[in-house]
Amino acid sequence: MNSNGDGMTQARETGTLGKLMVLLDLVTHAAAPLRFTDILALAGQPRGTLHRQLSHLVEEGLLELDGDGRYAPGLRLLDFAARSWARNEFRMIAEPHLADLQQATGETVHLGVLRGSSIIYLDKVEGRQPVRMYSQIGNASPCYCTGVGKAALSLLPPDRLADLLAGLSFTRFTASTHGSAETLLAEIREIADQGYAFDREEHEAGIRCVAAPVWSEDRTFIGGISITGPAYRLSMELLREWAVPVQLAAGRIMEGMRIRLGPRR
Amino acid sequence: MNSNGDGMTQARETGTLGKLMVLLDLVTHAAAPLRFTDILALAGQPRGTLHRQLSHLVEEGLLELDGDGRYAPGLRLLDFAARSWARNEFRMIAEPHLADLQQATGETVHLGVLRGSSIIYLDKVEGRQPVRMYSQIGNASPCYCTGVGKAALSLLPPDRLADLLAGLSFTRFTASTHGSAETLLAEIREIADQGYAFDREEHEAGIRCVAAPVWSEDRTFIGGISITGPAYRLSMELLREWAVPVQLAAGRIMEGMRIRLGPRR
DNA sequence: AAATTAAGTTCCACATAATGGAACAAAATA
DNA sequence: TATTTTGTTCCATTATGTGGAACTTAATTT
Repeated sequence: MNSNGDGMTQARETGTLGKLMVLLDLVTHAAAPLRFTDILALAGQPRGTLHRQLSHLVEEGLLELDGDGRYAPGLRLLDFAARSWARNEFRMIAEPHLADLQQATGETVHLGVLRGSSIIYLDKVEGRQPVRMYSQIGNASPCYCTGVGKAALSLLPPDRLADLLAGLSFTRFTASTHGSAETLLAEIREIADQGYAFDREEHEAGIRCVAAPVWSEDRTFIGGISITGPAYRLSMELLREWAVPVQLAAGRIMEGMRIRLGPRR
Repeated sequence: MNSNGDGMTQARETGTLGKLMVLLDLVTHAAAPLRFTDILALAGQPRGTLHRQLSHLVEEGLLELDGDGRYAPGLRLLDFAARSWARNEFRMIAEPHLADLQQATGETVHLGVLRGSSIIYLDKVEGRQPVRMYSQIGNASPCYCTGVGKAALSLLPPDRLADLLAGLSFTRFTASTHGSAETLLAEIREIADQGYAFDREEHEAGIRCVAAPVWSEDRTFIGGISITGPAYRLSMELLREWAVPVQLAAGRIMEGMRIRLGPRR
């Protein structure tokens, strides 16, 4: 039973691939490399079956087995991801606009898209410091407590939104995290009206952001961009001012998509 | 444990997973998103079979199908990779030492490991500029024309080295790229003696590096660290001087592994 | 607009690959 | 040494993937 709270796995768990992906998820979500027996307990598969499944994953480089018999995520995943990221058109088009926004505000800018009920961050532009790469990029965060997430939700048609909300389990990360679908839905309606969203320290205490929705024409990407920073530097008043440049940048990204990809037939 | 003598566990291309991985490789390696028919030609599978295979990959989020029927790498790969990277012990231990080396030299520092006959870069520390993330990290480069690659090869026992060299095809990226196993082998012997390797513009014209080998005790990670930069700034003389700090940093990383992970049983 | 071709999807008898219980082997622990 | 725990192999059974063909839809040509 897949009990991960992020709900991003709407994939079927039957079929050879499905079962293997559950295992891969299990191992990559673990805090530390797992022993065979640990996985056995978590996966609830017969010993023989599990052993073969893991062997296959190791053979393909999706998992790695160290000298102590501990299974860790395989580095082949990095290679796949690097290409997935480098060639992503949405990200490429957004890139210069993210940089502009970073320059204009001096704060960190994110680009994220909705996948299942998670936001996956596609890019991050920070100011000064030698950034720890991969940090944030690729990370999946809940949609109900991030600026980008709520901006994305405001783009969904009512029925899809309802379906998604029904499947959420609300983990309270801070005192201001939404605790129910009702309050969240109310805020999403508001966001749909005004065209921008805030994160009022809902995911991480002391961190705020303003976000605007972004989408591709074929709706393959539904997500948003945001300016994020520490609460002591980003008053709610300042964030309200920044709603304008964020929305403008979002608009420019979407225009870039139209030009680049041509009109829909 | 995997008891095959050849050491280098190359992925088999049979079995459900194996076939799917071939497809995933195909799509992620393509310069642009592929249509069904393009993949059909490349994969040489029957139409029905291919269609179902692709559907499964899409269902699992490993591929994505846009509105135009083009298949692109799925963003779920990013999520997997982000965790794979963030939790990698080798990388975590090496991190501060890479930063020190970057500080000391002012040039870019890389950490890479050998997987098959490729070097996969696990980390990169640059100076100033807002680094384009993922750039380099996760990328797979040939072992025979990179400093880290040749340093890694110098760690292999003769038989494994011979096997690996036998399987290589030498693409000449620049005028100084090794063109045969013979000259490469000679240099690797030299590297094994002196404990450091150079890249004399062998992968990219105008780019040089010094590298030193690094390995984990259980040999799960065989790789190296390097200082890389433009040839006009990094004379061969300067690189020879830097061989010392690179080797020292490599030593500290390996010491860190011993302390962190404890002595081997 | 109709005809023609190509592209993409579904179906189902068949073959292959995964399953899982049990036996076996190897470490760890008593 | 005996005993338990952990990891690996085996093989009859069965679930799953296979692939040719029929079918549907979209694009191109006449």
